[in-house]
Amino acid sequence: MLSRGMSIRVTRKRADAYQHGDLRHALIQAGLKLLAEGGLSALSLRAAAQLAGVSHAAPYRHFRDKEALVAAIAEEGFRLLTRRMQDELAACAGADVLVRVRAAGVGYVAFAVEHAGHFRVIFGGAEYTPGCYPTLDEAGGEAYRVLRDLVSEGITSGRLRPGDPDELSLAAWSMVHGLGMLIIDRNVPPALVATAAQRRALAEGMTRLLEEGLAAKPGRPGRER
Amino acid sequence: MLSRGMSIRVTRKRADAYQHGDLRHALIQAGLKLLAEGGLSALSLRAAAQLAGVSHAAPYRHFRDKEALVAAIAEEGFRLLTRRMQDELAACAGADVLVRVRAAGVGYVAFAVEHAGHFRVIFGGAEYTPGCYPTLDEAGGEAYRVLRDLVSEGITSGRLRPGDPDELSLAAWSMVHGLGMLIIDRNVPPALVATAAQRRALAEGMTRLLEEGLAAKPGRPGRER
DNA sequence: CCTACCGATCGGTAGG
DNA sequence: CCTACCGATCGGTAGG
Repeated sequence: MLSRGMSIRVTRKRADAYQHGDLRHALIQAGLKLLAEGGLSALSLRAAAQLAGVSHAAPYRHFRDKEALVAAIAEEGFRLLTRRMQDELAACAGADVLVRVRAAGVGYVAFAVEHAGHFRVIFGGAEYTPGCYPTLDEAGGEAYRVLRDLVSEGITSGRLRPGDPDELSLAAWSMVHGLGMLIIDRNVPPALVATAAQRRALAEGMTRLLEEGLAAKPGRPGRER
Repeated sequence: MLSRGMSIRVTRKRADAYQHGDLRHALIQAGLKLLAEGGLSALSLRAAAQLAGVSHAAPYRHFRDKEALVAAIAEEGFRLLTRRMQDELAACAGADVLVRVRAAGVGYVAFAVEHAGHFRVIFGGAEYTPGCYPTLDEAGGEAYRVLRDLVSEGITSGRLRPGDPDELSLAAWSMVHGLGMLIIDRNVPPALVATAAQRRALAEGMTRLLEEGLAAKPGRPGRER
């Protein structure tokens, strides 16, 4: 194997090591793998370093401490969440705002499941040294505004009931957040949410239910739909 | 201080130690304190033992390992959750089933906030050695049935739209679960949910919204409520 | 980027 | 119920 060719440089460490320049991103990826598999308590700088194939002191070249790695993951997560919702919205651009609210909900749940590591870090109650990560706060606000702007538009255009946009947004947010959480924490029977299509249908059906109401419509007792 | 009286037995250890017989429950209480404050990763047998005022080997007299403590907390949590919802239901016995669904939702959110430690353990994705904690599974099923039976009754009586009870239940569950999670993970502005009355109003308003629908009623464009 | 080290904490066991 | 110990892991730093 090593006999052919001249000037052979044996690859250092194992094959999965990231010897290229982007250790920072490699550490984020490693952290995500730990998070998705074992939850927040499985994330450690040392384990991430090991996964990336470097010594446990190397991460400190890129992150001042563990909190900084967590913050970097969270910021990336917010941006991906925003993009995920916007991608769903782009696929139904121009449609009724109720349709678009559902699309955002579908994107939110898809993100939770497909980026469980990011999702747990973002919303898992991590506390950061205040004022230390301004771009993180900005990214979080941007993600919230995707939903919030949709709801505002719906209220203004008369397609959603009048009310405080933040209150209506919180209702919609709670529903998709709860569904996402229940799925990744395995509190929903796995068979119900095994495929992306199943999860899409579930998220869309539930947000539709929120829009139309759980109660039977008065006057048309229990027959419609 | 020690001079008066005869045969004085100095109290062992610190004042907060539980020297009475119920170390088992004391350890559960200690574990809950750790969980509520620092999340799942803050729970350790050793820290719980220290809080209870015993050596770190003592817990093994009552729990075969850490998982057993977690399972005990989870089971107690499910029973408290069931009772919490039933207490809310008892306060509106005989009322319309829509009112009772809201009451169960209020109870669920109240439990999440007031028993954050229990709540995190129950739904935090802890995995148990399969088949090892049958009473835990039973307690979980009982809690789920409170909501599920209500929804079934609502469908049967025609007050809720026709449909799969499990599907409608999941929608309601997701909403209150999401709200509870967002609150305890501090993703809702604290000022909005500082008091029990605020949280009650929020939970009730949101479940009402789910019942009545987020969409404006057709034919009565943007004016009612 | 490394090795080597620090003090702290963890789950769990031995042995009494 | 205790002390004493095990091996493992953690965040972080020194020094190169």
